[in-house]
Amino acid sequence: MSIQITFPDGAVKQFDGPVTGLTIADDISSGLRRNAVAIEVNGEMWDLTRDIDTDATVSIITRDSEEGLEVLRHDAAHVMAEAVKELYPETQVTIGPSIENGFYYDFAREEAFTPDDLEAIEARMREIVKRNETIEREVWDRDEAIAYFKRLGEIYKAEIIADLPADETITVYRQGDFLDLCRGPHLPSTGILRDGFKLTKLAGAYWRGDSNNAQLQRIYGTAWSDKKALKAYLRRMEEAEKRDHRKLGKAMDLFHLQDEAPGSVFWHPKGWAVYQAVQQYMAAKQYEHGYQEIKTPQVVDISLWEKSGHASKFGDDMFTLTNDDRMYAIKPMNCPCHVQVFNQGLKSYRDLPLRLAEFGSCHRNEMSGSLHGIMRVRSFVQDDAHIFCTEEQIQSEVKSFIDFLHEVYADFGFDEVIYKLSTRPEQRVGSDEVWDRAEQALEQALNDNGIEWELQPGEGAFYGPKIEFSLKDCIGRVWQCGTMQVDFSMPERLEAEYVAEDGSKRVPVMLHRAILGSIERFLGILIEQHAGALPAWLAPQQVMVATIVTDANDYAVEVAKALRSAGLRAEVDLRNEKIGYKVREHSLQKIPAILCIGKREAEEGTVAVRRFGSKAQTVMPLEDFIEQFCTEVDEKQLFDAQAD
RNA sequence: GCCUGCAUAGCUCAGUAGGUAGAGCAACUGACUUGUAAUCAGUAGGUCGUUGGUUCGAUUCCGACUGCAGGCUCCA
Repeated sequence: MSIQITFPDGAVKQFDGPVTGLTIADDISSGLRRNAVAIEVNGEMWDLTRDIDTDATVSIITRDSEEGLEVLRHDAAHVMAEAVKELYPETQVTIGPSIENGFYYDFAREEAFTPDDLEAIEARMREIVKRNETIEREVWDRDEAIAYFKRLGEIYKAEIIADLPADETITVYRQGDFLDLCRGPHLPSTGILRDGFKLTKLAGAYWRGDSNNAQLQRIYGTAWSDKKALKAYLRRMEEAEKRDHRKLGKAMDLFHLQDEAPGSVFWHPKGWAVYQAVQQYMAAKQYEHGYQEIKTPQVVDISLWEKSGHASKFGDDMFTLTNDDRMYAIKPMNCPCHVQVFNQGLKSYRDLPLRLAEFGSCHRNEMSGSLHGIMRVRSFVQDDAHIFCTEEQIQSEVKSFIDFLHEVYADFGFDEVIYKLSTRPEQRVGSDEVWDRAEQALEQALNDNGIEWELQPGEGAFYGPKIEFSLKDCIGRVWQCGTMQVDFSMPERLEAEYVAEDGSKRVPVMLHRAILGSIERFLGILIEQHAGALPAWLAPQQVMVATIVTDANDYAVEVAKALRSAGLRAEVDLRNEKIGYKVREHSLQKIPAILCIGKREAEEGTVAVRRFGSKAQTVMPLEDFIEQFCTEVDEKQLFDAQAD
């Protein structure tokens, strides 16, 4: 029997009888065989050692490709599980997938793993790699598999098998004495994993991600095609840590957090300057896009939250206070208050869409474990707005919102945005036809903007579908910033209505939307994105005037005054220090422009300009500098060179 | 909230195998009048997160609490 193998480039080759990926790779080149980790057979990932016994289109997966790395990482997880079982036989294994940059495995064990254990496990992993154990795929009978794992005391594994769809083939991979349920594919042997892996951290994780279940111990690791790639990754992480907003926030004296106010930010003068710059920018942008800014109360009677449904839904997450036998809540969100503003006076269809915006200060009693710097806090300000409109207006409103959002993100220097569309959950309000229309409107708006987006079926809110807009931080964590949610429920609950063309009263649709999300979080991301070196229009201090000799003090003060009159955030440094010292300090503070003032400048009415990220100095008349720098600020220019 | 770890001077960190602690930078004082990433000398600065316990004695060992870090869960 002859087998016909088709390659990605269309080439075809005949083999006599069944053939394995290993043979095919070897047949092409020994280099390919060395780097092969799996084979794609008719679009399915297969082990290299599995016989291909029908004609097939194949593609060899190499260790440095995205798919190849996934195989390596998955194998690393298995090798780790084997190492753990050898060292701590009483441990139960559960699941261990490959993830971005690495892998993890969840273990059930009475005793907690220690950081020392991690080292021991890693050492044992290297041994297993050295042993180069053959990895074999076996197809098992379901009941037999369940019985086998139960016998071993691996109740979690047995549970997983029992829950697999009935038509799924149960495959088990064997390496040495270790057996694990797995769909595969895997490497032909453990030696192929080589040494590009490292265990990184220990964490708790709930069985099946549900906090009602038992808590397991998760060990995270990272794995790469070789040691060099691993080192490069570790170095990247180190670099990323340097731009952590918490570190930079302290080093640049932007803000602080302290025990007495967990999850609430103390903004320092410089941090507040950036905060203000961002907020004022947004205010102007919103006005330009047809929004009207409002301000609503911080403390509102609990009855409104009961009516809106937040009291039951948010519950413990709300801060409440009681005064004169009356119970209030500090607002966790702004929407019900915005409806109150809408409800004042009679609204006509002619008033729609009505866009109400607020820099709403919200408080949520988040679980202590979820707080993170200024990115995840208990007290934050949303660039919140609610658009009251008709169903027909949803699509155009969403489309123009996306355009608005892109303008804003681009001004801040973000070009990579992650889009997710969340559709109807099982529990919901509103008819299917209304959901159909709303989901289509969102989808259409995304497509109209030529956006690649991800669908999250069933992830929508009970009151309507939504789009989430996320940005990545410096170590690749994704933070949701923007949001666009359709709401069919709240306007009705809170009795919002307008008079339609035919004189009847109708309930408007409400769109909840934010671009920055929370100003606190956005600033955190912004600081990391720019490694603290904020572009001129956002920098807390835009210009520093530094004197070289005390004789230049009067002129320096004059220069600073002129800069401030031009609307710039300028400070003057008259300290009795050498200019080298001043330049160093202000460069570390990442101030966009340092103006050095000596005797010459004072006499000539010039300034010696030193821009951040450059060692060059340019002497120019003060007026020229002001004009040039103001243009840069007005145009919101971003730095060309990304400074470290 | 749960799991693991951490908490020492304003900052970054060292240290004490249980006998109340040290460096660099910053601060303060003085000298120096300086030309583009650290001028020199001196001074001062700490209930070693809070709180119980063990001990003759705890910053160090054990427990609780608070906060922080990384995860889980949740989410702007």
